Amino acid sequence: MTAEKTRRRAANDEEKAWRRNEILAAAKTVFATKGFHATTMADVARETRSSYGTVYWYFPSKDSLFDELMDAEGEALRHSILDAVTAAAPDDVSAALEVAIRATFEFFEADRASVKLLFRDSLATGDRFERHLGVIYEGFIADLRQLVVTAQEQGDLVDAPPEIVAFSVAALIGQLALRRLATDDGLSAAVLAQFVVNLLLDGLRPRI
Amino acid sequence: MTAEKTRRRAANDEEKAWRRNEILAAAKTVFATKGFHATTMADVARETRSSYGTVYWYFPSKDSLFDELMDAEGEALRHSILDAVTAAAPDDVSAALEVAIRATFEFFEADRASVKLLFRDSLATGDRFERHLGVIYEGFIADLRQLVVTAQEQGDLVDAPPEIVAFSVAALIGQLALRRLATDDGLSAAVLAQFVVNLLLDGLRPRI
Amino acid sequence: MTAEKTRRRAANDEEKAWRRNEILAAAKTVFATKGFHATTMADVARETRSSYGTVYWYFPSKDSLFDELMDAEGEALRHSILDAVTAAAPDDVSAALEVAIRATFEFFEADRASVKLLFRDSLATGDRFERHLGVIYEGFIADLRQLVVTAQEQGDLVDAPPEIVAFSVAALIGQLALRRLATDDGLSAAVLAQFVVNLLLDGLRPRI
Amino acid sequence: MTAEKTRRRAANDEEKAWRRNEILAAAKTVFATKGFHATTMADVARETRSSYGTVYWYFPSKDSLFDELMDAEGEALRHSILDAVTAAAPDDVSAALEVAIRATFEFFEADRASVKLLFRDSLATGDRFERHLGVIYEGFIADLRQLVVTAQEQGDLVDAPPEIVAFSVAALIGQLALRRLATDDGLSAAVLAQFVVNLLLDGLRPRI
DNA sequence: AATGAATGAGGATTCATTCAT
DNA sequence: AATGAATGAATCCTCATTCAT
Repeated sequence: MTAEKTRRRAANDEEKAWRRNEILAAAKTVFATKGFHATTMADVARETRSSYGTVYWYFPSKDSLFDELMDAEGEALRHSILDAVTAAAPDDVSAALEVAIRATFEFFEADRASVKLLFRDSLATGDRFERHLGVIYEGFIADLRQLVVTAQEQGDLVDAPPEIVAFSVAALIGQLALRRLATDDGLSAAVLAQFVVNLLLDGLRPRI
Repeated sequence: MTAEKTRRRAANDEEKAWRRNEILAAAKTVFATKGFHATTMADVARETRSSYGTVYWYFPSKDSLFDELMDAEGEALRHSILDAVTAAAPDDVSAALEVAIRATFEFFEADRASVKLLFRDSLATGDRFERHLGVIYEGFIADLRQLVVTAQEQGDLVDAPPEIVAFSVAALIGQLALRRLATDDGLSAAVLAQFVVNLLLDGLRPRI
Repeated sequence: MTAEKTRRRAANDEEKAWRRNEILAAAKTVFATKGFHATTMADVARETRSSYGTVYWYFPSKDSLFDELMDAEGEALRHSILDAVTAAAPDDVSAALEVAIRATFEFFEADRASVKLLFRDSLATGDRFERHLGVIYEGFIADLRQLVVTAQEQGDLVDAPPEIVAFSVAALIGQLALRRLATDDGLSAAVLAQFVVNLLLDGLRPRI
Repeated sequence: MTAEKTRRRAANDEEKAWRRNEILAAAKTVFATKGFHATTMADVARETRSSYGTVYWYFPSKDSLFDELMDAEGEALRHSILDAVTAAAPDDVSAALEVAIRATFEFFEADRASVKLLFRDSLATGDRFERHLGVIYEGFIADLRQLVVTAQEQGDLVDAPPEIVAFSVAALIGQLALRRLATDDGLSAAVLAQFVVNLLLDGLRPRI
C-alpha cells in the first residue's frame, strides 16, 4: 500500500511539475510577445489552453508568475554558459571568456524570447527594478565575476573592480542581443561574440 | 496697436511654452519615480498642481506626453555632450572619446531621472520599443558614430562596424549609469568614465 | 459519465442564456427610460443587480449591448405580428393588413419600452443611423412588403412602389405609437389601428 | 448725439444678430453632420471660426443652442409651406394639401440638414423628448390641423380626429424624407409628394 | 465682446483576483 | 484540480462650462 501510495504521489508530483512548466512556457511566450504590462492573465490562460483558475492554482499572482519566470530564465542562461565552458575546457582566461560570450549569444540566438524577458521586461515593473535587475544578473554576473577575479590573479586581466567588469560584460552582451531583435544587420552570434571579445580584451586602439 | 498686440502675443506664447515645460518637468519626475505604467495622469496632474484637463490641453495623451519627454531627454543629453566636447577641444580622438564619456556620466550624475527615463522606461511601451530605442539613441549614437568613423580614418581606432562600436559605447554607458541608481558603490562619474575609456581603448588584457 | 456531463453542460448553457437575457431585459428598461446616451453602464449593472464586470462578461461594449437589444426587439415585433396574422387567417389582404396593424399597436401597447427603443433610440447612435434603421425595419418592412406585393397582384392595392408603401405603413404606425407615449389622448390600440387601416385603404377623401 | 447713438446702437444690434445667426448656422451644420451627442461645443466654435467664449456669449448652454436651433428650423419649415400655399392659392383642400406636401418635401430637398435635425436629433435629448417633439411639430401640425378642420367642414375630408390626421401627415412626410437620406432610390420630391397626396386622399384600395 | 486656458465630474472599459461549483 | 462567472477598483480620456485677461 505504502509503495503504491508513494508511486502514485510521485506520478502526481511529476504531473504537477509538468503542468507548472507548461504554464511557465506559455507565460514566457506571451510576456515576450506583448511585454509584461500588455499581457493579461487571460492571455496566459488562453496560451495554456486552460483557465484563470488553473493558472492561479499554480501561481498566486501575475507578479509571482513573472518573478519565477525571470528566475528560471536566469538559471537557464547560467547553466547554458557553464556547460559550454566546461565542455570547451579552455586553456586560459581569454579563451574562457570567448567561450562564455559566444555561448551567451548562442543562447539568445536560439531563444529570442529570453532576450526580451531578461533585458526588456525585467525593467518593466517599476519600483521592483532593483530587485529584478539583481535577480537576473545575480547568477550571470556572479559567474563572470569569478572568471574575472581568477584572470586578474593570474595576471591575465588588468586590475579593475571585478563587479564593474563583470557587469560591463553582461550589459554589453545583453544590449547587443536586444539590439539584434530590432535591427537585423545580419551579424551572426559568432561574429558579435568575436567583436565583444576583441573589444574587451584588447580595446579599440590599434597596436603598433 | 500692432506693436502692442505683437508684444502681448509674444508674452502669451512664452507663457504657453513655459506651462508646457512645467508639465513636461512634472511628468519627468513622476515617470522617473514610478515608471511609465505605474504613473497615472492623475499623478502628473497633481505634480503639476493643476488638473486632468490642463494636462490634456497641452498633450493629447499619456503616450504623446511620454514620447515628447523622451525626445527632449535625448536632445538634452546630446547637446550636453556636444557642448563638452566643443569646450574641451580635444587633440585626438581618444581624448575626444574621454571627454564625451565623462560628459555623459556627468549628465546622468546631475539628473538621475534622465537615466531611468532613457534606459529603463524607453523600453516600457512594448511594441513601440523599436521606435523609442531608435529615437533616444538616434542622435546620441549618430554623434558617437561620427567620432568613431573619424577615428578609424585617422588610424586611431581598429576597423570594426562603426554602428556596433557606437552602440556598444552607448549601451555600456547607459547600463553603468543605470546600475549606479540601484547599487551605490561610491564610484564617481569621473572614475567610471575613466574605466570605460580604458576598457574601450585598451581592453582588459594587460600590456607586457 | 457522459450523460451526466451533457446534462450539466446543458443546464449551464441554459443558465448562461438566462443571465444574458436578464441583462438584456435590464438594459431595455434603462435604455427606454433614460435614452441611449443618458444611460450609463453603471445604470445597466445596477438594474441587473450585478457589476460592471458581469455586464462586460456577456457583452463586449455598450454599443454591442444596444445593438443586440435592437435586433431582439425587431425580431420580437415581427414574430408577434406574424403570429397574429397566422392565427387570424384573414380572407383578403385588407383584412390581413388590419390584423397586422392591430397586432403592431397591441405589441407596442403591451410593451411601451419597445416603442422608445425602436423608434427613438434607434436613431440615437449617429452615424450608425442607417444600420439600425435598416436592421429594425428590415424584417418588419420585408413582411409588410410581401403583403403589399401579394395584394397588388390580386388587384387589392393600387400600383405603387411596394417598398415605399411598406415603409409608409411602418412609419405611420411607429410614429403614432411613439406619439401615444407623449400625449395620452385616450385612443386605444384598436381605434388607432382602425384609423390607420381606413386611411391606408380608402384615404381621407369621402366617397360620394 | 442721440441720433448718432441710436444709429450706432442699431448697427450694433444688427451686428449682434448677425453673429448669432452665424453661430446658429454653424451649429446646424455640425449637429446635422455628427448628431447632437457627438457634437462638442468645440466643434461648433471651430465651425464658427471663433471660440468657446463667443459661443457662450450668445448662448448660455449647448442645450439652449440646440433648442433655439430646433425652434428656428420649425419656424422656417412652417413659413416655407405657408408661403407656398399662399402663392399657389389652391381652389380646394386637396389641392392645398398637395401644395403643402410638395412644399415640405422641397424644403427638405433643399436643406437636408433640416431633416436630420427635425426628425432625428429632436429625439436625441432623452427626457426632453416630449418637449422637442412638441416644439417641432407644434407649428407644423397646428397649420396642418387647421387645413384638416377646414376641409372636414367643407366635406372634403372624412371625419376623423384632426390632431391624428395632422400628425399622420407630418409623420409620413418626415419619415419619408428621413428615409431618402439613407437610401437613395431616385425618387424626386415631386414624385414622393404625389404618392403621399394620393395615399392620403384616396388610399391604396383601387376604385372600381 | 472675445479669447482660450483651466477645471473636474463623469463615463466606458480593463483586468487582476476570488470563489462557488 | 479545474473552471469560468463575478467583482469593482482603477485608469484614460472627454467635454460642458467658467473665468481671468
